[in-house]
Amino acid sequence: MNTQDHRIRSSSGQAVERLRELIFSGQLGAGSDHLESELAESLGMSRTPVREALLVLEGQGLVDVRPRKGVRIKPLSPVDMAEIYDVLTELESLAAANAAREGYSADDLQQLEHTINLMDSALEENDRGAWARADDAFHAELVQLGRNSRVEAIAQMMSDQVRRARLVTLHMRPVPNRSNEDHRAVLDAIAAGDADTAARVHREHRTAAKKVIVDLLETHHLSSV
Amino acid sequence: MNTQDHRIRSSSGQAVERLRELIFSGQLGAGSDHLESELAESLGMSRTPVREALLVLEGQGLVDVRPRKGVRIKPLSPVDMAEIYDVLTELESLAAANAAREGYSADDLQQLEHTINLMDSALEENDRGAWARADDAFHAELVQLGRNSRVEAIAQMMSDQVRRARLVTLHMRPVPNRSNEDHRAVLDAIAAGDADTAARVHREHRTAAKKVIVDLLETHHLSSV
DNA sequence: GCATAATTTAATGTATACATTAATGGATGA
DNA sequence: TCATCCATTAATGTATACATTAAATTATGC
Repeated sequence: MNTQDHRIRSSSGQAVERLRELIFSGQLGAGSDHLESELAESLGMSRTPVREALLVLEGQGLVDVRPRKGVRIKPLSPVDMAEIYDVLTELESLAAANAAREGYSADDLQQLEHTINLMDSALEENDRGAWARADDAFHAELVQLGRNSRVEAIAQMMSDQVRRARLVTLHMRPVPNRSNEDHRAVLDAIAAGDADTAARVHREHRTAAKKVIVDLLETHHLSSV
Repeated sequence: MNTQDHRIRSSSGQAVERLRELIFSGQLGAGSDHLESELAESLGMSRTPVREALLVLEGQGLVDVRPRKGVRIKPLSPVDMAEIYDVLTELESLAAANAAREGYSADDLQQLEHTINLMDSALEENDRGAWARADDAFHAELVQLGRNSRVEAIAQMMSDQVRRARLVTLHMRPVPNRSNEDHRAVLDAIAAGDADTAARVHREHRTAAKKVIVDLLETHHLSSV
């Protein structure tokens, strides 16, 4: 998001990247506590770059630094999830509306259409992992089309926070058949330059998704993931 | 936003607070570059806590850390300002809608009404500084009523980024007479539990404000503030 | 035996020395 | 004269030693 191009040179940057991987893969589980010195040792570097990385990750909402109690991988409650989905709903709908106003050509929107096709294939093959990755890509691409770098950054942060929770929920929820109709409707509205429809359809899409996830967490008594 | 209650104990926390003051007061001007060692000396501490503070401030969008070129106090272009206002418009309107749904009593809303009254007085006395502070307070209180901690945090960050620019624009723009009608209309809609109206009125309010500010910057050829 | 206070301990917070790196300026060559 | 390469330098990046602090544990008084 901020620093290097391809090869992360600084230890600090490496620490951010590797800690993110450990968090998203679940190796650093939600709610677990970790000492700076342990993390430093496991990453093969001194505490200094690890501390700097932890400050960055705290700013991204992924960890809580709690003096003398270790850094906690931030757990997400159903309330947190609802908050995050509400933010995503608003900002992505704004992005959809702005995208529609940009007057993109069919060619400009090819990538987004391709991503929707990927989701279709994933659904047919019942490959939920592939579907999730394509869904992430769809939302990221949509937001990019809105051309607001702050919206992009915030949406990315919120998506990151949700990603870990999906490790748990992905195989519990119903197959998201409905989703792709919504995605295509948003794409069509953008292509037609209809900002209101793009925003409205996307808003409904996200609102429905929020309900599915939050209900799922509450039904299964997952007070934090 | 994150750590201490009243007395900042750690140097790192002090550095964040004091650097923020220096930025918002204009003593560290937009676009200016500064060495870590200079900042450390002027704050009377070593580089370590200053570096940590700069990482936090970078996360808040207030500075850019550019290796070997010093940290730059992030300047805002008219495009940046438009982006920020768009984010604020969406999230505050969401907050207004959610506030309306909370079913607050007149008593709960007393603080917000008081703040609007403060703005009225400030306008009568033509005290733009007081008006600006009350306007900040209004928006902060509104967002709090929406009960979404992430919306609060993001709105705060965006407001912070705008605050420095207002040093320049505050005395250039027309007296914001219209503003308070809007504020009262939002308050009334919240009190009436009318979420759609609250969101719509607030959206129109912010959209108008965005236009005033962006036009002002462009008219005066302020490519960055 | 229980509560409170003092001591110990284990973690974070800070300073500093050192390593690394990219920009600068100068020398060397064509 | 100009371009390229090398050396210098000045900044950031990292490791480490040390200071500080809050929690845990033990000791002490009642």
